[in-house]
Amino acid sequence: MPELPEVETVMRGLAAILEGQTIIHAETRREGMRWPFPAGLAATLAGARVEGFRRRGKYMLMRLSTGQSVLIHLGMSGRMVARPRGANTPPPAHEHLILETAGGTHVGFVDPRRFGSVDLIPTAAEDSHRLLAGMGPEPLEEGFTPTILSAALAGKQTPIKAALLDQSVVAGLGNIYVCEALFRAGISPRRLAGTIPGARATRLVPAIKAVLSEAIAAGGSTLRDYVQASGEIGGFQDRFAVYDREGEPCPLCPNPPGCPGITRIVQAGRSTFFCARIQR
DNA sequence: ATACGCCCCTGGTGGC
DNA sequence: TGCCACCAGGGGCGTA
Repeated sequence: MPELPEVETVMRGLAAILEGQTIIHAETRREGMRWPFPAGLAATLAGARVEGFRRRGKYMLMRLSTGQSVLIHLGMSGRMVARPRGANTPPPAHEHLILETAGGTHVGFVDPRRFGSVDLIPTAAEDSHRLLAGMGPEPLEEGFTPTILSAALAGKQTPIKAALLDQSVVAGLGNIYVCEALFRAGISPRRLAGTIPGARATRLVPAIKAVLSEAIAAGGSTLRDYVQASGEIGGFQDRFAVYDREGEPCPLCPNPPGCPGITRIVQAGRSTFFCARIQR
């Protein structure tokens, strides 16, 4: 589920709740999720103060006063939700990790499918973690330019759709925002990545930046599982041009005779949505 | 090095 | 109503 805008939104919510707070209790409710939880996770969290947060691609990093950082990935169905401690509600199903702060807040990591993950790493070595080391540029930073993207795509024989899902090309894009960015840039998802460098990359980079920025401003996109740390759903799902809109008219060329509207195809086992008239 | 399946897991939905 | 096949915001890993 969560792509860059959703992770950013969750992270901002957690930061508002947890920054400066001391964790007084932590508990794991199973051995792990995607991988086993790191040894001593709960013991490390208990007593630590939360110093701050950052995001790298679809990962969140929660910096602790112990000199360690908690690396969190939400997978497909992960959510991190805060509620007052002792709230008179039963714990939600699939809550695998919980934190409680001295200030009386309870934060749970809920993930039915368990594709999410948690690791504990030295803060000074965050970026050399095996899951972060090979990651491409942050798309919303200035360093993500048409020149950089062109270099990353040059010579690639894979469709641009698949190339943009590759986190080593650019960090944080997933199925929704790749579809939306390619639509905005007027580029067919089937086009080989190696044909993008140059003018098409010059259109694609601002399209990626714009769609991600707008989605963050809307609080992300909620299809099923995703909620913000506050429990609110996102708002960007109402603004999709193509994603999950098979058969609907394209917003840029509504109802021309014989136009099938938004088309769905399967690439690398995943749905792609696009307008075959506009995207070439 | 690059590209492509397979697999991890649960839950919701739509068809029969 | 019930059962079942299919699909879902991800991505690591093994294999060609």
